[in-house]
Amino acid sequence: MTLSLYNTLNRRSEPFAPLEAGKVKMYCCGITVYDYCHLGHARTCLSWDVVRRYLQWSGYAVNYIQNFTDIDDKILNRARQENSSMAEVADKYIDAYHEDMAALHIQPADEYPRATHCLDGIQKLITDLEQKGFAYASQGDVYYSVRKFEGYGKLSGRKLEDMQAGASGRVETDPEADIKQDPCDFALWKGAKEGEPSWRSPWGEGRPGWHIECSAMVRDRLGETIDIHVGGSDLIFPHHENEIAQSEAATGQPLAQYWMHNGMVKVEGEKMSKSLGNFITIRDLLKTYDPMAVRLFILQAHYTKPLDFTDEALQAATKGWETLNEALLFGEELPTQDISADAGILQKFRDIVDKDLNFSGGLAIVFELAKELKKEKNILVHEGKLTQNPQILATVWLTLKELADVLGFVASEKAAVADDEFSLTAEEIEDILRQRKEARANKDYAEGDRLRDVLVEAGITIMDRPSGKTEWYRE
RNA sequence: GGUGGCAUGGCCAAGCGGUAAGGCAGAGGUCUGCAAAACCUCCAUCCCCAGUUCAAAUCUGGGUGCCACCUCCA
Repeated sequence: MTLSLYNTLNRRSEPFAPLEAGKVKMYCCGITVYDYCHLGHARTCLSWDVVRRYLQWSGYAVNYIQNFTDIDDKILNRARQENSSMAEVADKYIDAYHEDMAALHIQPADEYPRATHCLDGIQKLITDLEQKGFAYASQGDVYYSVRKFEGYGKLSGRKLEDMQAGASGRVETDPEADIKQDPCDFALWKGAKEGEPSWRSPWGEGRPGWHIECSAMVRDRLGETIDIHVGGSDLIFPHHENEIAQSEAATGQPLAQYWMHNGMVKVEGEKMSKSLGNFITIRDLLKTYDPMAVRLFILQAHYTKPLDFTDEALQAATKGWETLNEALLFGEELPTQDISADAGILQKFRDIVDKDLNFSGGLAIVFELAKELKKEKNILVHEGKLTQNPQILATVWLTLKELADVLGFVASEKAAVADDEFSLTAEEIEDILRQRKEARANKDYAEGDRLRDVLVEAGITIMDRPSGKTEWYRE
């Protein structure tokens, strides 16, 4: 079995073979930094994080580049609102981005190029396109002439004619309509407007268009052709289509061998959008849910399919994560010297996941391992013994640990909660439990149950062990 | 109008020609004075219709219903 990947370019799954043996050049279209990251970004970043980990686990050295778009109208608008500058707004949300990604345990990219730091490469690319006849200047702007590029539409499967026919009204109301030769042409460079940041260029003061930065960055950091180009499926058209047009017209080489796109996120059945008011940021989400539960939730569905964030689903994922977490923690008590993971099971996992990154299928194996460990742990806690040889369990654990690492799961101890956050202190609880024990010894169950209810109301759960000991914990 | 995708148990979701993974929830049982926790067991023939095949959730044709994209988008 070899890895196969669904390639948007050809609309089918294809065996993966990198350009250079053992190495993968990967580029992910990042974010425009004008606000906090939301669920959609979480899904995109998390999906490709795991793909990257899986490629690494499969023996590839992955060079992973992700950009920040830090020149954009939305950033300028935000700067006006906040009485700030474009650079300040960008810096603020880039910092926030790194915080959010760290919280989700996403590996940092090898590099995060920013549009404002790539002006030379951008201008060079535009110049190349101009010289080759794919670009034209018009009233201070520079546009890409889509009809000059033969393969235009090959990624998104569109024809220029089809797009014009009944397209949305935006084409007609396009303010640039009369300065473009064709309504489908897009800006490579925009002439400066009063009061906006701008850069010097052969076409006068101005700033780059949206699509050109990615073409320039890929060329600068990774070369003319890369292995895998990823991003949200909403970027297929026009963003990635335009990237292809720009890069391939300039270099004459394919921009990427494999184009991969993750599905969109919905919230309670509706598309997430600011106008619907169901726009949820990562930081808000993580106030309620464990980042690992979010990771599990996202990995439970295939990366290409739409994913609906509902409280019910997140709660289910939280429970599932608790099982995984317990199993991962339990293993740390097992003897692992001279023991290694079960190669057969690892291979089984690989066989499943190799088919277009079927992580949800692979999770079935992870859970089989986790449940076995969790069960043993509980038997140990409740009965004080193991039913299996610790060495066998250590093998199970090492296997689980390896797969959990591939998927980016990190176990965490339940956070200790300070006494003063609760109405009852540990001492008071122990005291009530002593009274309850006495009442039960006297067969005064009504009083025993009353005391238990007192604790339950204070958020304390108690467990009477067969040994006669009573354990408790706070909800 | 154009292009693409999806439809599997109460919910989420794998499977892509060989007789339905996994998670969550639920039911019964063991244990317990009762609980809690834990452990054991159980729980679907895959939107509809018609084909192809020894064999179809998986292929073909036709329906129905959702969804996304068509220059703001991860």
